[in-house]
Amino acid sequence: MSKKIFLSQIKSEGIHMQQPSSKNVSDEELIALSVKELNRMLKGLTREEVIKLKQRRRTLKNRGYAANCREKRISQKEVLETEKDILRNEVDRLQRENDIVRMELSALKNRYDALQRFAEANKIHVVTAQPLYLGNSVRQDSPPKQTCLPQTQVTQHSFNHHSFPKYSESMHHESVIVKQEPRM
Amino acid sequence: MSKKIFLSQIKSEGIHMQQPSSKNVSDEELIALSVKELNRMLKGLTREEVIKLKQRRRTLKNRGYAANCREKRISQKEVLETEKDILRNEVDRLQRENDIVRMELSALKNRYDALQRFAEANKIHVVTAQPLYLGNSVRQDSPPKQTCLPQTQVTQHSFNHHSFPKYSESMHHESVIVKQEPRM
DNA sequence: GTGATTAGTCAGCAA
DNA sequence: TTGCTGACTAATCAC
Repeated sequence: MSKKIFLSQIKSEGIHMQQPSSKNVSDEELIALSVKELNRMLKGLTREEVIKLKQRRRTLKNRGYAANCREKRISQKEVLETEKDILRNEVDRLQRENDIVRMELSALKNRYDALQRFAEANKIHVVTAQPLYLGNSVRQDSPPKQTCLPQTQVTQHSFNHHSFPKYSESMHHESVIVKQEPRM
Repeated sequence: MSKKIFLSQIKSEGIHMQQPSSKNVSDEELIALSVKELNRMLKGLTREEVIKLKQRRRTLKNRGYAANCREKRISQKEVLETEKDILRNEVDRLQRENDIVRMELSALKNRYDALQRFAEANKIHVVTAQPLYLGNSVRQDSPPKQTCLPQTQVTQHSFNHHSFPKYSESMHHESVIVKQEPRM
């Protein structure tokens, strides 16, 4: 993309080119000069000329500052968008991960329930251990709630009187409904 | 925030105020005029005056456009930041949710394993049923996902030889680690 | 012609 | 003095 030339630039460059009063210093040279070098160059010039030259230097510097400022603005915007993209990917990743774990939980729960029903049907005694909080996290849009990690405790009472840890859903305000009975 | 007054504005307003050549129209009036109204007002003016007035109108309009452009730039940046915040919150929420589900899965796995070990210790036969991939029947109001719902099959082989469905974790690419052994 | 955008300029603030 | 930024102007573009 070629640099566009505006009237203001033609003025700024052209007029100063035609005015050798400021020793024919080019814009690039003038901008690159240090203060000491500038003062050395200013020897033997009118106060008017000194002021003019210093003002031109200031204007040239400002031009660069403005360009710098715009570039910064653009890059900041790009940074924001990049961060947004990263977060969006993270959300997608977590959602997929969540789905997988929920499916595993649901599958395991089905099997667990089947075992329980089987135990009941065959009069295998199942005692209630510490409550296992299952909450409502099977659903994807459920808000996160409290959780606890109870330990499974298995106690065997006698030889022909088996005891199983029991998953008790009666202590949950949201009951879990198993639709399908296993075929016997 | 009060509007700052720069030299350029003083020029722009002041000079035109002192020049009744353009019929003393204020900036606001000139900007609000439609083209037809403007042309009506331009009757009986020199071509020079007409051009000057039209240029002033254009400049005033441009001033508004520039302000509009800056405002838009700012609001776009705010939108980006807001979206970023929303995504960040979503990531946090999903991570918490994920932790909870993992803990539930781990806890249930503990109980399931305990049952299995108990069954083995008491010579209760456990057969592997049809593979159970996805269980979406845990919640009654769970949305319908995949149509295929493999059944858990429990078969009793004999009176003192019970059969249990077996949970096989080999079909999951993410293995669950059970940390704690249940006390027997 | 209207509106938006870019580069340059200046005023003003801050370090 | 230097650098940055808001606001303004002019140029340019798209419609």
